[in-house]
Amino acid sequence: MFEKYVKLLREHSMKVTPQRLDILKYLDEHRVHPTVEMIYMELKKNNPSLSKTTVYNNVETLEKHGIIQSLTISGNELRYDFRNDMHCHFICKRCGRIFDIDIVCPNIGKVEQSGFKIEEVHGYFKGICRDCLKKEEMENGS
Amino acid sequence: MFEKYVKLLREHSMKVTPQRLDILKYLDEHRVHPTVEMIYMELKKNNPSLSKTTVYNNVETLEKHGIIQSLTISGNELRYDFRNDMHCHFICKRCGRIFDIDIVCPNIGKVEQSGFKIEEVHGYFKGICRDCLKKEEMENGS
DNA sequence: TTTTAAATTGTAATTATTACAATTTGATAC
DNA sequence: GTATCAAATTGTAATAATTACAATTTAAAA
Ligand SMILES: [Mn+2]
Ligand SMILES: [Mn+2]
Ligand SMILES: [Zn+2]
Ligand SMILES: [Zn+2]
Repeated sequence: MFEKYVKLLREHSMKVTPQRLDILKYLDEHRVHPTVEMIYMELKKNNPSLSKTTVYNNVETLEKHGIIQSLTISGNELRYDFRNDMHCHFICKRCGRIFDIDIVCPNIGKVEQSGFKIEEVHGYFKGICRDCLKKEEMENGS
Repeated sequence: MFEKYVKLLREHSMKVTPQRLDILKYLDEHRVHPTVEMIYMELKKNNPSLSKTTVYNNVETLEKHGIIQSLTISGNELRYDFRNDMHCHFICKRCGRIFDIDIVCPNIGKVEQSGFKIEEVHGYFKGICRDCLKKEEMENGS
């Protein structure tokens, strides 16, 4: 069940703790880019003694080791992503859902040529998602 | 002095208030993508009765009217940009400065074809800026 | 000049995040 | 297996950004 995550932590010479495994498994199985609050609330159900500080500590450490990444797309809270490869995101202003967009930025080279050392690239699109557009059509009857 | 901003507000049929003019002028003349705190602290010097809530209200309203835009690049606070055209940003992890990057995303069409209605595009690069790289070189002597 | 909706102000509440000290625990060495 | 210890976990308190709200003031239209 957890072998995959044990392996992942060992590869980064991180201590294997039940809390860490829970968090990793949760992020892996819930690719909606959850907040700390969401992770905490969900995992608390099966481990009532879990501390929110532990969730904060762990997502921070996991990100520092490059295992997961954080998104600043929403502005008022960080979202976490089990995927650590470069990809873009779309956030729907109606329903708030965040979608993966699998495109790569073709401009990285250009930016680096102007003297910046790039360590992270984030592409955020904001607008209305398919479902919400359809829902709108239904209501308007256009 | 303020005619430019008066015109801007009138064009959007927004009331012209001294606070609004101050905020617009400040953002126009300080293209470092300031926070609400920065705007507030600076403008308070010449108008001690200014309320931080007024700054929050106004940047929100100005953004709603498309006059300015907000950036979620830093994760823990919104930054404001007098420029409202589409461009990208680079944030330096050392000095925290935010630079404009004048490139346009060539993938917007592709994303829209997959059914999303795009209203905003944000490209955020994170890393080390020229100055901080140079400073590092000096210290290391590499 | 009068009127009124919108803007401003100040304070309180909320939310996300960080600080920190006490306790527990995973991993290593014996 | 047991001792050891740095690292992780926990709970509480503090901080920081943002929002809510009610009272007051004001820009702009009549
Ligand atoms: Mn993603
Ligand atoms: Mn900018
Ligand atoms: Zn939606
Ligand atoms: Zn720098």
